[in-house]
Amino acid sequence: MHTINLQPQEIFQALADPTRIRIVRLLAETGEEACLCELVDSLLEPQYKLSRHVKILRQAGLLSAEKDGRWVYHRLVRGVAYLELAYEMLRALPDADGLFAHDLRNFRERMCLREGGRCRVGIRTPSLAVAEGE
Amino acid sequence: MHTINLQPQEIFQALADPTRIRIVRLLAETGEEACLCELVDSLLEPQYKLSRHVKILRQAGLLSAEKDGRWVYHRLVRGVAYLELAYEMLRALPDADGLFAHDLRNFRERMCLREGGRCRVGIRTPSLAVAEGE
DNA sequence: TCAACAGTTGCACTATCATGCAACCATGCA
DNA sequence: TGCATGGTTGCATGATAGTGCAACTGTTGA
Repeated sequence: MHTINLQPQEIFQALADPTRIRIVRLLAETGEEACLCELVDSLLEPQYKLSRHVKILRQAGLLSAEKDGRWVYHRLVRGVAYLELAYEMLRALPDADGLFAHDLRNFRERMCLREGGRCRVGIRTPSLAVAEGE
Repeated sequence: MHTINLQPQEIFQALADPTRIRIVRLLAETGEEACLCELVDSLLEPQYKLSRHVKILRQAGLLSAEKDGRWVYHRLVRGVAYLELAYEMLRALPDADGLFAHDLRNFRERMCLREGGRCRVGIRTPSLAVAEGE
């Protein structure tokens, strides 16, 4: 585990960004793991942006990553008491503007494209795919 | 309640600072309310610094303040599900360097100076009192 | 009425952070 | 071997945040 000498505020710093909250909340709510392109199609944010945010969450000890061919799967780090409470807290947050409900809908729909539990397609949102401008 | 239209990340932003974590953790662990000078003598940080941090926590909906003469008492906002989980999380955090244990010791000792449940003395730490340089 | 004191805040400075762009790395397949 | 593709990262930029200093407000008590 790379959670060697983590300061308390680093966990909160990691969650002090709307995009990162959306990522963790999605994984906490569904209990799933997700590759980057699945997150891109769920949150509708550019790949490089989510890649960076996922990295920050990993460095903060909230996520772990597993590479499988071209795809990298991200999942929550489980079994740490205060982290489990953080996930529980995220699930208890209000969703006033309905943004999270929207993310969740996109995510579940995107997960239907899996084959044998693995992601087999790339970014499906045209405007976010490479060399594309709507 | 001034928690009208608070975005999720604002709670985490409020806790994304070591000093603010120390404040909330102290109040969550003891269940007490505290005036600013009691916090100064517990955390050994300058008054203006804690004043600002307390303000940020108030604006984030984590603390409420009640003025009583020259003193202002700060306490946790209770009864909000996700906030209670945040307090629980803070209490579950490790205290590797023993800083929080130190804060807690100072705080309990300082609370002994209360008379009738009210703070009746100012800042007792010489180096942090006004017009003083150790 | 005035001084002492708990607490707040404007200003300046520095450091950190989120983002877009573009180049890059790494893997699988033809 | 070359290309398409999932994912990462260096750089420049604009925005935000934490801090110290010093001036300030508001309340109490002599």
